[in-house]
Amino acid sequence: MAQPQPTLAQLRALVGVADHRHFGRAAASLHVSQPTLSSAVAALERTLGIQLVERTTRSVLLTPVGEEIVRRARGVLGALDDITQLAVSAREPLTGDIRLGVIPTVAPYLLPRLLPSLRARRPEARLRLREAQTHALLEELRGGALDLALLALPNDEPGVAELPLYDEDFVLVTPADHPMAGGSGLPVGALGGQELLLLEDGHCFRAQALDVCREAGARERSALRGASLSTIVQMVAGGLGLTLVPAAAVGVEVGEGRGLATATFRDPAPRRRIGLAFRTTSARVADWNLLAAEIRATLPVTELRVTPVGDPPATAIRRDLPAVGAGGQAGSGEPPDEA
Amino acid sequence: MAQPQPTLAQLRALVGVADHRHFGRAAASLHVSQPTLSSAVAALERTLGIQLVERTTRSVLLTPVGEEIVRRARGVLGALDDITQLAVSAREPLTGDIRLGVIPTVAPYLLPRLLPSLRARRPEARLRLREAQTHALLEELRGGALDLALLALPNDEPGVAELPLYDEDFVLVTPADHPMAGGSGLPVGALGGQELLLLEDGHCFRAQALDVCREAGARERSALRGASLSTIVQMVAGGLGLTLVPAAAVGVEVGEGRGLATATFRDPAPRRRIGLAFRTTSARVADWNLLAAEIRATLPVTELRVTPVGDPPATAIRRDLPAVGAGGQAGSGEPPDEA
DNA sequence: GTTGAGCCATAGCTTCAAGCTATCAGACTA
DNA sequence: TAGTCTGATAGCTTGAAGCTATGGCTCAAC
Repeated sequence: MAQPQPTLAQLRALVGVADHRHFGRAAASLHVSQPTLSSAVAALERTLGIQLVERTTRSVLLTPVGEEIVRRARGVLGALDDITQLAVSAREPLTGDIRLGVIPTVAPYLLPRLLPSLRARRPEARLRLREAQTHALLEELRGGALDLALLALPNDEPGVAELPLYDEDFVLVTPADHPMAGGSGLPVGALGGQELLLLEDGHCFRAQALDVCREAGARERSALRGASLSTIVQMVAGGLGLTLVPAAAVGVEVGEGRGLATATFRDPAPRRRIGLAFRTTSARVADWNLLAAEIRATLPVTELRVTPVGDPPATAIRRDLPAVGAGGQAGSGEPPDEA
Repeated sequence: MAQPQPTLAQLRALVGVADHRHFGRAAASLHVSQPTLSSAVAALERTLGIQLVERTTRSVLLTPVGEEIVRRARGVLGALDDITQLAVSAREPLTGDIRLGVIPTVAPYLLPRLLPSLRARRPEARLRLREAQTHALLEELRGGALDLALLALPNDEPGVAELPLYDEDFVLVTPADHPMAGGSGLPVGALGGQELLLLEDGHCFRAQALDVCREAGARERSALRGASLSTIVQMVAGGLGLTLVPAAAVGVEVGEGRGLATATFRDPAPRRRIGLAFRTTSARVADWNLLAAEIRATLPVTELRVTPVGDPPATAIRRDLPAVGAGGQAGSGEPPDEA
């Protein structure tokens, strides 16, 4: 007995064939000769004792079991890459490409501070930025197109871990001559009966602001939905209504001499938590913790109502299953077939 | 450049060292010489560029990164085992050891039919049985001590997939001379004001029966909690009260001449669904589907109120992530990359 | 302080698995 | 029917990974 186990080279060969459906091209992409690849696949089939690939000279197909094994083989090879990646990031912390997605109600207020600071303190880190709404970011995160997402927590996305960065209060923006202008310690109920200008559908901050409206008994002025906070704030300046913005946006959006004023709420003020999200399987948790620290260090602390939070040790983020495989193959309605 | 990737042998070596904290014994357990193992670990550290193991002649410790890499290496090797297992079960369906856990309110009524039938029709399958309550079974399932659990659905356990087998109505058991004896089409509300005998804490059927009590306005006779359905039914025979049992238990527990009678409820009667649970990563989904078919085939169909259900194709059980690596890169369909 | 035991690392040899080139055999096309 | 494309096979070559032998270190016992 003592069946030999599949080799990594064999798994790579199989995955290559699955990707290209062509032995010659698969061999080229793996930088081996075609006979080598051919015999690797054959050897894998021999050690597993089952046929994985149906070959004719005209086409290459995978058997159903073959498909399933390809899926698992991808998992194995990916996990191996992760090990290498983990070592790299342990060796050279916070270096290399970091594909970071940021939601639109955070990006314009955080990035102008973060980017120069990071370039100065961590020149080896190269941020690849992408701005999109939460659902798109989480999608890309899970699919592997992003390494990290900077968004509002919590999201309760399976397979995604979160690292809190800061809380920011919601601040009321009014025209300068509004009765509430400059107020502080407002009860949320003071919004009762007001009409608020909100963001378009899809922005998570819209949903958060709507929650406040519901609690306060305010309504949305739904004929005027803004594509960005900037737009909305300009509408406020134009006297079209009031709005809420997250505290970190105040410095940029509500400057002097624009005919705008703010008002803050009584504690506990409505607020949201902003943080980083990443795959639980990510090999770079240590990096993400470092980056989180960098981000916290660049927060506009002069801005009241922005409160750094967290810094739970990286080890707190743990998955409990090795995962990988799973899944049935196909076509198993087969009745009890007797021998 | 072109860093070599870790080898499977290197990963096995590292895991062995982590397990034994001793190079010599680890080498023995892997059936290689100590120098071989030593150089394998050294080679792994060289390719990863980081120290994984702290050796003195007196003790062997893992560095923190080493611990994490061991964890991932275990995942890789486990996934590889799963691939082999998948092949075995594709080659020889439903053979080998099957570690099956069963809840106490199902085991005595299903197993006496299942075991002989399975021995006759699938002599190659060896069931290793364990009887325990749901929470213990799920625990062992996730930990890998069980392959399968037969219990009430749904459980909503992350990482655990479920395969429905049958629904069974709850049946009222009364003394033979009780006014409700022999009744059928009872509304659940007919239990209003009655006192029911129930199982001890921890049995899922206790919770299910309590739900019925709540709906019907009945109470539990909490001074008398039974350790098993048999005990409770005997208490009913002794005139101590009424109880509910799942339909599959009726044939065994409520025979002729024991001074007992049953009454059934009006449709939709209170019922529960029984099914199989297994890790989503299980390599033997095809086997579990076959076994499910075997179980359905041995159901007491003569018993009214037991209804086979399901047989959703195994392909219905799918996770949407490759997991493990999930990694950004990992065999993403790179187009034929030429030099 | 010396010596022996236990442990991991190193050196050097050996071997076989995995790679390569060259070629074959089948299938479709022109 | 000849040509072209495909994957499989044959036979050679090589280096990675295994082994034995040995070295060097640390600790404990006397």
